[in-house]
Amino acid sequence: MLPIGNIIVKEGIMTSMQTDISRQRKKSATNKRSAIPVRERILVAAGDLFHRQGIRGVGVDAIAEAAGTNKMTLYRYFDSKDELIEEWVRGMVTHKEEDWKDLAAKHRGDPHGQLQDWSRRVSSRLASMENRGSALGNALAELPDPNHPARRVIHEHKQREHKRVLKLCKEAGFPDPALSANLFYMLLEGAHSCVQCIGMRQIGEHLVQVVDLMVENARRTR
Amino acid sequence: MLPIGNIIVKEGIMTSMQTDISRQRKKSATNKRSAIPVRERILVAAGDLFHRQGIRGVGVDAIAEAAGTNKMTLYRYFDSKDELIEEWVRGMVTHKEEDWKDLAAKHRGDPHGQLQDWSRRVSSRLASMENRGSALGNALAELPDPNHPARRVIHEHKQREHKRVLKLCKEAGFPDPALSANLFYMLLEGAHSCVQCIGMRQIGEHLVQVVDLMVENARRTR
DNA sequence: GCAATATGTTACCAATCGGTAACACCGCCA
DNA sequence: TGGCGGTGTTACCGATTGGTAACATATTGC
Repeated sequence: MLPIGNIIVKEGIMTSMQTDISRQRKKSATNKRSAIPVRERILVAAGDLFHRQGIRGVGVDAIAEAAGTNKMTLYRYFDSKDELIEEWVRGMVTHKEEDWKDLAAKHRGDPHGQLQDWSRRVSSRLASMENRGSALGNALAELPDPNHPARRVIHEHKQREHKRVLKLCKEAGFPDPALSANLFYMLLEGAHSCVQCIGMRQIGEHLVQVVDLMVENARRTR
Repeated sequence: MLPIGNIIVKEGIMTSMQTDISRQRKKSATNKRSAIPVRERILVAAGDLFHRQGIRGVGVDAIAEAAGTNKMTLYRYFDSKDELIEEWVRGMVTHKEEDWKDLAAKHRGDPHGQLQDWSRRVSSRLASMENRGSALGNALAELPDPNHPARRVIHEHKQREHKRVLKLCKEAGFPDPALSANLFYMLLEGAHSCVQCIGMRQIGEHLVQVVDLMVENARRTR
């Protein structure tokens, strides 16, 4: 769990710290700057709704209400719904890349350890997407327009991620690093997808087991 | 490529046999039953548009026009857009299951061969989803309502598919069939997802290679 | 050639959606 | 005290959507 700004990002999905912001403030203390500034409340609410109901399945009105504000204020912070989507996606991507940096810092000079820890982190994140799958993956499916800014953000992120895995596989001394990297990446993406129909526990555990097997094997035959 | 009824299903996506049905018939011969009956033309057009533009991104009017007919006729064959979606999904699922049966028939008593051939078929299908990923996966992302009939159809299909892979792994004598089955399934789903950001050639080839490696290994140590 | 059936056409409905304008309100700081 | 910036409220707009009704037209079977 990593804090980004004032937002708490938990397991790949931004979640509101209090379940119902809109209820807490009625007539009194109308605007006591409720700990979290409006803009971030909007982002949190949008992320929650986007993930649960689909990007196209939720209107800006619903987002504003869930954030405890109104549409007008939302449009004072975001030029359009598309920009809101983009910022939400950017937040998730940033968080994931921070996690990679953290991974590298904690296992400096130990690519095997990085890969193993990485599989464990992915596995533990699977719980939050048991019903709706990966938010980034769903976003790709929901934004077919190849020119949508959010799409580019996701695309570039995934390519950076793949590159990083490839680099790790090279450093780890895998005999065919390109093959291993693609295998790891298929496992990563596959786990996010499978969790919807097979369940998180099995998939998470087996993801970890497979990565462990591969890494142990690479360690021994080195 | 397997024919289902009068529809040609190619590489997981239904495609029209003629690129532009609507243009071919203007004033003369208004309705010569243009080889393909209306209902199926609608299904084909809908599938094409759903996949390219997203289910929620295309209206029934556009579907009718692409099918060379009109909205009224569409609603004479389908009670609602949701039912159209469901039938489209059901068609893809049926096709995939036919493919599994074909696989079993061609490699009777040879689970290793089935798994290998399966990876090759998946790999060759990847080309048709380089830009938009798996139609079934996207459908799940675009239909968050857990009670949507199409969602159930996909869910049940994936579970049957997973079961079949598990059975194959048992027959193939893998030491931990549950683990191997999940590995295969993650690879399958992952390949469909990765193809969007890494490209079809690499992913397809590596999918085949990995499955071959696993199967050869199981064959030897048996 | 007639009737039945299938398809096309037009017009329409209610609901929703993204986005904007105008104005009222509240709290803060000088 | 007064003004100013941030926020809430209401009402509205145009476009699009899923879905329906009524009627015209064409095709087919007899």
